Amino acid sequence: MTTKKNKRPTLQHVADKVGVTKMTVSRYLRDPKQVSEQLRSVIESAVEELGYIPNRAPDILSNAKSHAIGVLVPSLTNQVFAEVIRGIETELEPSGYQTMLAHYGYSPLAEESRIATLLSYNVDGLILSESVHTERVRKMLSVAGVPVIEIMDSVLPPLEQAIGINNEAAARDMTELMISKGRKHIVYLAARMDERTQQKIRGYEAAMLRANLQPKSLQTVDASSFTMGAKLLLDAIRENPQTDGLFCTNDDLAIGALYECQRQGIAVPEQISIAGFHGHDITKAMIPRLATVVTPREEMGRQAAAQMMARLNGAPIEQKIIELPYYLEVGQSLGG
Amino acid sequence: MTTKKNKRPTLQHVADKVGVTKMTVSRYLRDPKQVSEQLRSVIESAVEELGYIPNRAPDILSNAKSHAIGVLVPSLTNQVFAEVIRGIETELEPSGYQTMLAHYGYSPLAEESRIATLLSYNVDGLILSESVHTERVRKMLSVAGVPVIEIMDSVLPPLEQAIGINNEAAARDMTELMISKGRKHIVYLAARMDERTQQKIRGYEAAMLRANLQPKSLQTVDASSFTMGAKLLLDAIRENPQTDGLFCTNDDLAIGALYECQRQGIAVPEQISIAGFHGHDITKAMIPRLATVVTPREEMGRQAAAQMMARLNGAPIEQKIIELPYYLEVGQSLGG
DNA sequence: CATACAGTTGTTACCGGTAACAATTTATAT
DNA sequence: ATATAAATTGTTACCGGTAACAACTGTATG
Repeated sequence: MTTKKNKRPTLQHVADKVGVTKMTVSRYLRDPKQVSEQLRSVIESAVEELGYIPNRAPDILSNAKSHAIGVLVPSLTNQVFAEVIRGIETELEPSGYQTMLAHYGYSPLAEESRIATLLSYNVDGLILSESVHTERVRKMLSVAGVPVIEIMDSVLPPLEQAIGINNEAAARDMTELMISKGRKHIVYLAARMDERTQQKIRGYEAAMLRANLQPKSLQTVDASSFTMGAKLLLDAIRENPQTDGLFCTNDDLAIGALYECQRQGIAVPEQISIAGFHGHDITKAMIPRLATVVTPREEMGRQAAAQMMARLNGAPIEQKIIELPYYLEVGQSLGG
Repeated sequence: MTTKKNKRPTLQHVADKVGVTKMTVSRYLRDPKQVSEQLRSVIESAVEELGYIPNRAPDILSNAKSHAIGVLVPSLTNQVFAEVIRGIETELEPSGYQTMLAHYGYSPLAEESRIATLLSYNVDGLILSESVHTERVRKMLSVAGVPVIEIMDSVLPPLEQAIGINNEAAARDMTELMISKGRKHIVYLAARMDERTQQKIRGYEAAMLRANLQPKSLQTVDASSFTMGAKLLLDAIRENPQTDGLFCTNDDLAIGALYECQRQGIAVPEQISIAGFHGHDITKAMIPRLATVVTPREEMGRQAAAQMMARLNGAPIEQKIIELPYYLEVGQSLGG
């Protein structure tokens, strides 16, 4: 019975079938108790038979509530953000909120355009992974008037509210740990230079300088990967054969570097100690276990979503910055 | 100048400021040439000053075009789907289409509910990662009348169109390769039992039986992880100390198993050979390099998106099933 | 100079829900 | 029985874009 131009059924179709107005059907769908008992089953079966699918557009149009939260991450293939997103969705789902996901490849202009798109779909709130934004973004967000929560960083002043960690302190702590184990020529390996990487480098440099050691960082514009870690390691020992420690801006680089050491016959941790950042599962499984700064990625997502829910329910911002704890996983790649 | 109840500006606000009707502003925004030259700059500056953000809801409401594609994946933390999504977005972005992402944790009922949600937002098309669906899902999709493309599998009959690989053949090929290298007690390690895993197991069993070998698979209901790979390996050798090969349903399990072998002093590949599935970057970096079935994950996403675009532009389905090639990466973990 | 025509702007109606209010029926109290 | 309240259903209007059409300008053409 599928004629070709059968567009999807509306409340009106259901109502016609039952012989009531669409308002009655609408009431039944949002709260069956508002409709007389004998109507309930009739409406139910009409809905069933027609395969009625609700349509949010009219409601969004009339009261600008979409029950969707826009989530912006720089990259989806970066495991860090996959876990953040899982945290967000875990928390959002019971409230019936949908996430609209977009990514911007670490480009501020792409972020701008994604935010515009998400706002044009009337998201009720935005969770951003960046702490630095273009002027247009600031303007758009202020005009849009939806709650905005920034994640990943707990240091820079937030637009409204931030949930993150202190990247600089974390990097400083790990560097100090490496230094305390006797390393003197620690090189920092970085890939893409986003704000958080720069914060980490500052922490690393502070620790090195305080110990009267010479900081040195190697970086590339490309995305981080295992291969890139291998390449950066080779660069590091070529430029400075004395290198006895590598602090990598994330676990991927660290793992790539570690494997390359093994391939080159460089003993880890005896000759070179290695540390990563974030504490992904694999760091615990590999041999030697990788030292890493463990960050609360999923928790960050959950708390961001929880704060978002609170604010959508009218709660005021209680804490502009929520700083989450990190910890150092010593692993086996740092040596004695 | 921000009074509290200033809702975000509409076309009408811009029009009032300029002294024209909103229709004129609407025309300017979609094609400036439709408006007289002297008005253009005036409208532009009014748009700029008010920070006008377009609103898709009314348009979606009146002609059901959202320029959004719903994408459903079982898991976001699974690297496989992260790459598929990247492929989809890469292809969709230039066309100005937005992706709405949702995941369902491998549960058919959750898939059902996510599809309903995405349809209620009026997505113009759906890309699904599953080939088996509930009856309600079939009904909803037929009623909704939007293009549906299924990915990951190229064997089961698609709802409309599928783009995937032949999992069974891929698993059979790899098993045969392992057998050809002299292994006789190959165990299949599986985690969550989805349709694709079952296809792979069938391929593995077919190859084993054809070689007069006894197939044996170990599985768990939990999600796959490095840790789970380690656990399953221990189970395998406990249940059958003769085990001389492991074919794992994905790279994570394989890597976890491989590390655990090293930890247990089991030589890979001499004592036990190991193969994974999908061919993630790390398989090329690790030592020994992991043998794996390399699947075209990003390409699958790209082609799915390209087919979606074609169909939204009115093209007919030219090929119901597009089967993409896989290949075997021998690595170093299979031995001679 | 009338007619045609392109260029520009305005008017009207519509999409499909739901809030707000009105109308009607049914139940309860006095 | 009558008034009053509660339960149920109906009516109207609105959200903010844009398609379709109308209206009006100025210019070109025979």
